[in-house]
Amino acid sequence: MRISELSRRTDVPVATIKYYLREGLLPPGERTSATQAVYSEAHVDRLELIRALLGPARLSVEAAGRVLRVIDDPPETFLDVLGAAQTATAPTGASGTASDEDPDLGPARELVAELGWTVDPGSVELTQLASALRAVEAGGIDVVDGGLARYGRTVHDLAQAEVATVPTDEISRAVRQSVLGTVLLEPVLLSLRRLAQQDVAGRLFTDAEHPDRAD
Amino acid sequence: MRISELSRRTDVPVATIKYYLREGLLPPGERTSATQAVYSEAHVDRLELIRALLGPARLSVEAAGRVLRVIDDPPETFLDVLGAAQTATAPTGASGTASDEDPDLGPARELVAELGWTVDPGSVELTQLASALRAVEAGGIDVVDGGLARYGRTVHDLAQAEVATVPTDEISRAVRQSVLGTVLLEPVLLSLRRLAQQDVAGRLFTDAEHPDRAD
DNA sequence: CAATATTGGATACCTTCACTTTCCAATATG
DNA sequence: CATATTGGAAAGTGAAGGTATCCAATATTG
Repeated sequence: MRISELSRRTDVPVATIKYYLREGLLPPGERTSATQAVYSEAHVDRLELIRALLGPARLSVEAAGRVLRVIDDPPETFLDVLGAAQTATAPTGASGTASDEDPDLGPARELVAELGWTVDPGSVELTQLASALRAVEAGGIDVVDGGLARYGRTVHDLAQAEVATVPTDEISRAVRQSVLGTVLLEPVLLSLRRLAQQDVAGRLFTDAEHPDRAD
Repeated sequence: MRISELSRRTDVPVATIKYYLREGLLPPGERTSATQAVYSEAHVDRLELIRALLGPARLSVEAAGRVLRVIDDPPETFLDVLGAAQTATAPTGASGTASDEDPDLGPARELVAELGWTVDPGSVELTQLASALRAVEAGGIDVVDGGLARYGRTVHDLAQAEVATVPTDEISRAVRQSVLGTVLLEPVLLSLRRLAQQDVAGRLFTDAEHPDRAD
């Protein structure tokens, strides 16, 4: 198919497709002449993936590019798979909006230690956790006794369920599952959490206090 | 204190403070003359909260405004607390980046039904879940048998732990905990998840396949 | 085969967001 | 009194993510 059909099929404007081509997110079509190229089903899939990354997963174009590059060109060993997945999907630089330079890693390290986890002590994620904890503190929120550790243990269950889905036979599939799982399940997780909150809160108020209302 | 000291205390540029004042995120200081106002400790706290919302929690200025307004002006009943929290913190409109109009709510509804949750059938969260699920599909990721339901059940535990921290005595505190918990714990959750993945993956490869490396 | 439509590619432009800068006149402060 | 600071308004900035415009080289159609 040609670009206009690719556009129709995916509902992405031609100009935008050209933009993604320029940015290297979408591989070029197969040239048939100086002014023509044909695109395949693979391009349709790729484009849908790109939109998934830029939309729900909220990645920047740059981060999406990193993700796609890792998938296209997987690391050598299984040991590197998760690392590659995480560095590829780590939030762009230190920016975004108002954030700060170097949060105190102490609380984050302590929490991880309390949970007994083995993590890369220099990973971005630890810094993220640190500034997230600082934000919680700034909000003056209760996280009740041992709450964060409990939180952590539950999250560990999630991680286990996820890592279990990573195929161990072929590295390219492992990378794909790992990388895309890392980013694409984030919005699933967040929306499920909110829906679960609705359920929990609903039970609380309909069961106990107001047995008259359900909505 | 005056604006310059507020700026020094919080590490936020004066111009930015003025901007937040203009946007209504930060309440004005107490005027002492036509060209002077004094700011209190409350302003320091508020400013830190604002930065927490704009930074780690990744809210837009507009969304942060909504959040702060709910806190300042809480709903009447406990029944409305979570709803207020969720609508205040729902991602801005349908925008952000490339997203689509109306995903098929079917799969999302089915999942929620399978989990036996009672949720608002018209809530934004359901739409979010739907498009998140579509994104997962676009990525062609495995979510293995009953995986999503298991995922959901685990997330429900989290939600329970969170909702349990909401005080039931005073509504203003309930709202604050609820609203801020919703947004400020998101980055905690996401970074913990990634750290947990590191731990799980690490155990997998050091215990089973390569008992020689620990890194 | 001539007339019209499409394409790849380059370049310029646009919009939103979150700030920053610049000005100014009215005070504070030394 | 001289200098510094402030609140407030308004314009400017830089990054991000696209869009729009052109153009010459084909394709397609009648």
